[in-house]
Amino acid sequence: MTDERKKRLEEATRWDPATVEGRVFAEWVEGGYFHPDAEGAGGESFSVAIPPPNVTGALHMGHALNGSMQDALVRMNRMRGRNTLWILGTDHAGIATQAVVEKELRAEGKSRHELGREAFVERVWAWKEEYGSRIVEQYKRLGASCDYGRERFTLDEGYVRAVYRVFKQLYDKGYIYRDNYMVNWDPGSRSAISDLEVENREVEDTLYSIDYPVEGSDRVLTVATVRPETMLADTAVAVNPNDERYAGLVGQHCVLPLVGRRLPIIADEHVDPEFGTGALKITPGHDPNDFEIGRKHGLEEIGVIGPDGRMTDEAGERFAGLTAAEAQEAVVAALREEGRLRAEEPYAHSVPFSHRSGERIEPLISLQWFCRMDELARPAIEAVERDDVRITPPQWKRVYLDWMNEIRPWCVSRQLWWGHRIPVWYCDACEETIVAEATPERCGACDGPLRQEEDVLDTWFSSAIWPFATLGWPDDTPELRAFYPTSFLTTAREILFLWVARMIMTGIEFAGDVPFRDVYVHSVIQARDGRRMSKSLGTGIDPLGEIDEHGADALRFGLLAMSSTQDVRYSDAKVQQGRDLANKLWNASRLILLNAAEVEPAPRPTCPEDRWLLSRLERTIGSVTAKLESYDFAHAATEVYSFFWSELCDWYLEIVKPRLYEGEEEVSATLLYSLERVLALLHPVMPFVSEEIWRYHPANDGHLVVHSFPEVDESLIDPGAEAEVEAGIDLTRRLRAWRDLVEAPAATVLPARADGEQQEFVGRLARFEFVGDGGDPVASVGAVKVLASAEIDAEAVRARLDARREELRSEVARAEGKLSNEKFVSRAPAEVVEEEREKLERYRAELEELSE
RNA sequence: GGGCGGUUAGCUCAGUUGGGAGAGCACUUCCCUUACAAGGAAGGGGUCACUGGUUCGAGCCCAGUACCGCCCACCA
Repeated sequence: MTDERKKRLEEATRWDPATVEGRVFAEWVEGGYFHPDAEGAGGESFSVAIPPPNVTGALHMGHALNGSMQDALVRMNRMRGRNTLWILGTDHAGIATQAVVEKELRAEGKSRHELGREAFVERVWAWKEEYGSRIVEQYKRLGASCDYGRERFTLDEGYVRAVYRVFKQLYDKGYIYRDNYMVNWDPGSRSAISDLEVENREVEDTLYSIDYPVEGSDRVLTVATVRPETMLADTAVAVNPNDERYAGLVGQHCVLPLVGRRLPIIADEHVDPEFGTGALKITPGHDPNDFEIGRKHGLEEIGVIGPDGRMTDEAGERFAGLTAAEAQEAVVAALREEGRLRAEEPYAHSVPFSHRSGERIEPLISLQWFCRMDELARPAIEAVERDDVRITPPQWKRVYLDWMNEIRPWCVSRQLWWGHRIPVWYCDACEETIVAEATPERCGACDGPLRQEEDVLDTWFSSAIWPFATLGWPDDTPELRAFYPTSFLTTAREILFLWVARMIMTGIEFAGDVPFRDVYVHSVIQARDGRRMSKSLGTGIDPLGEIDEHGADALRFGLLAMSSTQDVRYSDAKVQQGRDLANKLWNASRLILLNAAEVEPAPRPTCPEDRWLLSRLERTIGSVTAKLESYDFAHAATEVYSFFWSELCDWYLEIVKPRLYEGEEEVSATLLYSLERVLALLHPVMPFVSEEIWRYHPANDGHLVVHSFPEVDESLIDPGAEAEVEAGIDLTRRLRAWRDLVEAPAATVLPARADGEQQEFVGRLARFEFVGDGGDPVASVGAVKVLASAEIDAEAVRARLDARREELRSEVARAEGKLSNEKFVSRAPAEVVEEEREKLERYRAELEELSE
């Protein structure tokens, strides 16, 4: 080591992530380690497609956790020598991005309509160019080893080609069609949204009971509704076919109050005779159930609420132009005036809201593009059933299958400007519809001018093809051959259907294979108080703030360590544990690197302690590796922590310090060897600190990021040494505890006599000096007799002995009780009984010894 | 209305196939000993949500209850 480096190591008594992380990351990128050549076939390489963050997004804890997991596996596999690619890119996020730019415009007093479509889309692109790379920069802070040289965007040129190809093929197969259908209309974004973007919330509403007079009689049918304004679009009243109360009325008509329209009274199974009066108003234009019933019975579909959330002319001139809420008031008032309002009562029920805009969904019928899903779903179901795609934890497999088996058509059109404009052209002259991958010039049938569909595709339509579109599909690229299918996907469970299921379907359909072999559904990190982390609640914790404060390694370790179950609260303590580990690693490394003799790192054990450490290290490598491979990040992280901290630092380093200070070659070699393996093992979880320490390691021949990942060396596993040294550790602990109990001064070395040979470190670490014969034993600790000395308080010793005897008596009683239970002795396995007998003997022996 | 997960120390969480309840943080005592005070040593602290069952033996298996959290669902 150069003097300059040595000086730096000597002076830096703390790990300081802020001064190191940026430099180390730049070295990785410059080294090209994240940018593999597209070579070989899919099975040999290791690849992961990042769940593309929204361009509007900022890195949140979900990204940070997901990124930490992906990076751990990506780095591990890269170190194992596999050709490794972590595909990076961002999602154009139709509604979210359009909303951001529209908000900017509003602040300037403008609207997108004033700008016009072309100028608006240009404006969004400008926004994307300026801010769209922010989240990518934030992933770098985390240390994510993505291929920053192959960044993709779901609206870049090649990607658009892929989307259009997919749309065209689905259309040609007859899966994609256009229809007037009930959709979830989001008045906030003024667009239809899919079922999956709807969130049901419990709402307190009023349930109104309204009398509908039966035509030609003085009877009334009382119907109940929470949306009285929609009655203006009623086209029937339904009763249950088995409801005797209304048997005679089916086929007759009601008269719709306020409007005067004649409504047929129909019978339908859907109506629950137990609810309310058992009569249901049917509004096919504004209620999904009524829509189904309406189609079944061939009812007229009337729309009284428009895309702007206001009443249309169809609602009649009294109500047209009012918002739905205003119309509700007006309708109720009018009904009351006419004496048609029978009852009003509070009513709690769940109501759909837009996940995007937060506004209440307005179900209405509109002309939209749909994609039929059942044909696509079938092979995607089989793939998961056969475990061609394995889902972890396994309970999500059934959730996936249940949903897929009930899959419904997907509304893929959105009434937005930002996104993939649907590749459909209409000829007004001859009413021809053309679906094409590239813009056609003229109508093929009549040579008339063409007009492109105004709507864009649901953002998830393009996300659905992410794993292969990013690799160059539909072209047969080297990347596609080398890296498809990808190796695994980690995801939040909330997008299992929205995204994961759709990728499996399109992967099989278009890329000819599942998009990934493994899906790991990771934890949801909640706020410290157990609430959801969300921007609107103000409960979010900024990962970048945590990185600034504690370092990326600390955050990565903390997140992995806390993510053991499906819901976990954010734990500052775990991040601190990570920070402390990084610091401990740094300092333990300083001790080793500054004191080791100049030798080749190698296992050169000369005593049981050395063999113990090496054995424990190998076991830890095996166990941690297995846990990483099975996505058990939490236990992998805590296990490497506890090995390093307790066994390597607290015990081994303390044990070998004298040998290390003397410059003993064997222990130096063993320590350097162990350190190298620990750094490599830890690198996937804590890349920065491990890489930085590696710079100072004498065996350094390049960056740790591409160092080989340790594999278990079975020849170093030594159960005998483990048992021996663990006994010594146990004795040391008991001696220390004894000292504390009798309040012996910390610094004094106490005299003692040992039965037989004791390991050297026991006396040293417990501060006992083993003398020969003579002396007056005052206590026994294991095989050690503590001898009387001036520093020991005789009274404290006596009290200690009394307490110990008490403990032993109760243990003896417990064991005796168990062993005198005939059923235990006869039915428990022999080794369990034997173990109990041994314990009893031990306790009796110690008790006898103390009673002398 | 269905389904899934959770309930273990003051806090956040572990707990393998059933065989004397663990970690980190916090707390108490001692120690600035030449890697690290973001450190070291020792210690206190638990009716494993509740009820019943299976078993020689249950935090763990079974049945049920309560509370918390998620997901799915067309009852006005």
